[in-house]
Amino acid sequence: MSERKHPAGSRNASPRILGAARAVAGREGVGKITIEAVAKEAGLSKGGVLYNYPTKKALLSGLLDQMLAKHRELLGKVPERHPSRTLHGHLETILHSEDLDDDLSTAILAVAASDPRLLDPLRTELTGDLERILSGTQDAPGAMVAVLAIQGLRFQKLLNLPDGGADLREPIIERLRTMIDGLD
Amino acid sequence: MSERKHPAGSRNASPRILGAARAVAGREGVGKITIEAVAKEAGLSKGGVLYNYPTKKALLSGLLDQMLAKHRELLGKVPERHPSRTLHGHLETILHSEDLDDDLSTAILAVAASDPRLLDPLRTELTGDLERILSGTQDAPGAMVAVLAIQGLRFQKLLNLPDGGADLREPIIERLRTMIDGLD
DNA sequence: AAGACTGTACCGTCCGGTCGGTTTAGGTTT
DNA sequence: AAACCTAAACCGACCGGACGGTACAGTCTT
Repeated sequence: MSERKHPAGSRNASPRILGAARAVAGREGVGKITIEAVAKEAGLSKGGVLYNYPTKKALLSGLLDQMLAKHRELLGKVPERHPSRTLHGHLETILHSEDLDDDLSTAILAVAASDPRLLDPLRTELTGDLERILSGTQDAPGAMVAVLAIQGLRFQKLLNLPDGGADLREPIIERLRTMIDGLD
Repeated sequence: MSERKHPAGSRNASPRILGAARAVAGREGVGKITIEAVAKEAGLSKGGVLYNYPTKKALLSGLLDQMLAKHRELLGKVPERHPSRTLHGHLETILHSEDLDDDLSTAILAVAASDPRLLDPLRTELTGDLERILSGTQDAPGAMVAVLAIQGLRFQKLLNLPDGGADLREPIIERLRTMIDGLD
């Protein structure tokens, strides 16, 4: 019901639209994600955006979907037999998005602000990840602390909260890595 | 520019207004924080709300202020000479709000969604806390990981993200406590 | 009387969503 | 290959409702 072929005049603007939404959110805040603003940013008309995403909620869900897809993609890149593979993936997801300025976590805020229910896909995804993480370790609390720290890292970045200085960034990540490695 | 005296005919509805705002946010999502909705929830008229908070931004800032005040109050309760006192305070702040269902951190989301700049007070507060925390420990990365985990805990609760099951809650907190105690 | 509201009416703006077009690109017919 | 058809993709004017804020006359409390 989604994968749509585009046999005729088609440039499939969806990705451009999502990118535009992220750009707007990053520049002016999540509250400024407006269909018109997104349209303008994407070089489209309002109708064009609404054609791809019939409602604003659909647009926001699309944003979240994109984020989750990216998340899964990065998870897939973690070496197969790595112990606590999922945990490592979570960490790398954030580090990776540190280089690119595509703040995908923006979607979380945007979605949560409009309708908390839209976060359900994120919740189920996370639930699955947690199960995988916890079933792969003896030290459940330790794993959870790592998960929480990673989550904290994400929101710290998202809200531009202080991070203790640039010279601490690397040591923190290094510490997290060793914490995770020491889990098994 | 805020602290207002109420020397005469005064019931000072401000706290009730803030509580109402949190209630609305908790029930319907941060996006539904409307002056009218808050007024209705507080058993006030729209004019009454605007009398206490002349603009919506003022209302949101008030929410954040309340949160920070509560935060400071709880920090003050931590035993004086406790090593890594601030860190413990942060943790207790969350645990304490676990009993009460007044999700003060809602303010963060609400504020962030409307105008990221309004988060500045939170940022400066956190910066101060971080300085205190880091200056009181030899193991800066370890302390930061603890801070991050606490932050993660806050957002997990705030967004109703999965937590690995109820039987893990206590062990996680216990682990965090020992982590913090083992720092200095 | 003055402060702390209530209640209602109202304004202007913003924004989500609708809707009737218009353009673009491929296929079909002749 | 020119003419024609079809449908996807998109445009943009418009509507209606929500919402922030104003104004202001009245009410209750201290």
